[in-house]
Amino acid sequence: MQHWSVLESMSHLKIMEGNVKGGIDMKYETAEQLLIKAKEAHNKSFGEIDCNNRLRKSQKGVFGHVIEESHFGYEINSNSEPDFKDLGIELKVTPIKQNRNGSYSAKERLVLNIINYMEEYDKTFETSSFWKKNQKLLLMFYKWLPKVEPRELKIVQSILYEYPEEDLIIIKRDWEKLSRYINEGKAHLLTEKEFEYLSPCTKGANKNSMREQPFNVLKAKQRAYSFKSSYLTSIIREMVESEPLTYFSTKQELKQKTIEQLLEEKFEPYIGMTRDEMAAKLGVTITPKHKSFIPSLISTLLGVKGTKLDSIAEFEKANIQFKTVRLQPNGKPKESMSFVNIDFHEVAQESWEDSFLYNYFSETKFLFVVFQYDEQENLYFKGIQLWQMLEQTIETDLFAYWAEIRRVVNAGIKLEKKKRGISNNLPGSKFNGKFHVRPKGKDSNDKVSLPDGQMITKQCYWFNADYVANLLKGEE
DNA sequence: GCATGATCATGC
DNA sequence: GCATGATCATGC
Repeated sequence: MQHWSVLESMSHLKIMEGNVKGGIDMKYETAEQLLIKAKEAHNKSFGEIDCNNRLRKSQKGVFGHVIEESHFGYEINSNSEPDFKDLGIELKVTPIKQNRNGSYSAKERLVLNIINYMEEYDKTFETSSFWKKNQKLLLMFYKWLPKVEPRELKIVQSILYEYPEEDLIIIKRDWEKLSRYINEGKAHLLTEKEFEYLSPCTKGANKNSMREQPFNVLKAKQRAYSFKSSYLTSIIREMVESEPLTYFSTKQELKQKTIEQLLEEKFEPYIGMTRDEMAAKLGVTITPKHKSFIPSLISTLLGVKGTKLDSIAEFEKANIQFKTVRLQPNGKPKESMSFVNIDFHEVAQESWEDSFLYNYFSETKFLFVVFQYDEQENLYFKGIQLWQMLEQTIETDLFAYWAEIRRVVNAGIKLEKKKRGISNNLPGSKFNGKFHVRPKGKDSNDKVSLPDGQMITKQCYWFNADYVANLLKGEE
């Protein structure tokens, strides 16, 4: 199946314009015509497109309506059929954002139709409302920019999307898991975390929007099918960068096992070996302090030697980042774990929902590759652990950490010259026992500016070593 | 001995 | 030149 049906050949465009530019009743006879029409919206802002003045107030979800009505001349429907019924194509208008390093990501998850527990329970994947409505998608991306009026935002790219076979295996398994929840009368216990690509996100006017479920008197939160933003990001990356992703698993393996199980199986044979034995067995050359040693170990072990970890499909699609952990004989890491450097201007302005911390830790799964030193300082491979921060930790400890950094930055960081270096009053390792702020740069002269004009040695988000030790034990 | 400030090395 | 994984080193 060809899943990228991006039409770059515009040779038909002239011929088609005559048919396509019509009144409200126009029809799009082929997917290609539809895509050509979609591309006419590129580089136009919503303000330019919106002829019914729907953007008066910036209510959510209105972007899709503007495109449907004003650009395609279709009436808005919210029934169970795809938007372009005859073609079986559902239209989705969704934001992308540019990251600090220049790459693009989905700004948010892609919300699809609401799950009616009362109707979905006796369906198969093929007869489900998800599949009926979202089998083929016309994705139109607009570029989100902070603090820019909705009417100024522009459509930048459109694609027709059909699921690659490998992804469909996982999407189907996610659907089946969801279906089991409903059939076992557990719809009220659904959470997003345990789903891989397709997950049931909450949707409603507020968190009190509840729905009946067929096999339990307890009402369940109203939820909609959604693609996790990491999955959507992988679609965007593949669209922008032409570099294809490499799968380490075969379709057969994906059918039988989750990515987590597959990873565990692949790493299992090496548990208990020293790092050098692992390297020898895999034919990876160790150069001491060679930064790329662990990544090349991982890619070799997964059978995709030479592939950058960013290009491994399963990692990209599930947004899995790896981290090496070196434990001391007592089970505690010697060092704290660092993440990205703090952009203080960003922190000072952003809301919690737009913050780097919130987004990064609610979307990222970590593959911890754990080594442990014995008393003789030999380094042994202990195993792997796939981990994601608990929602509760995000809402309490991580939020407090973010709020404190923000408070201190906005009040003006107190910098104090000490015997050794310059100290500050950003949250330290005793703040809440989990996270702290610490410098990370080339040296103490490697500085960035603060919103109040002061300069500070580059600072970084860190996990306390104790927190890492605890989460590896499953106690967060 | 831990907390915290500093810095090195590598890869892009 | 910069980001990032890794680690050092001082002083309380």
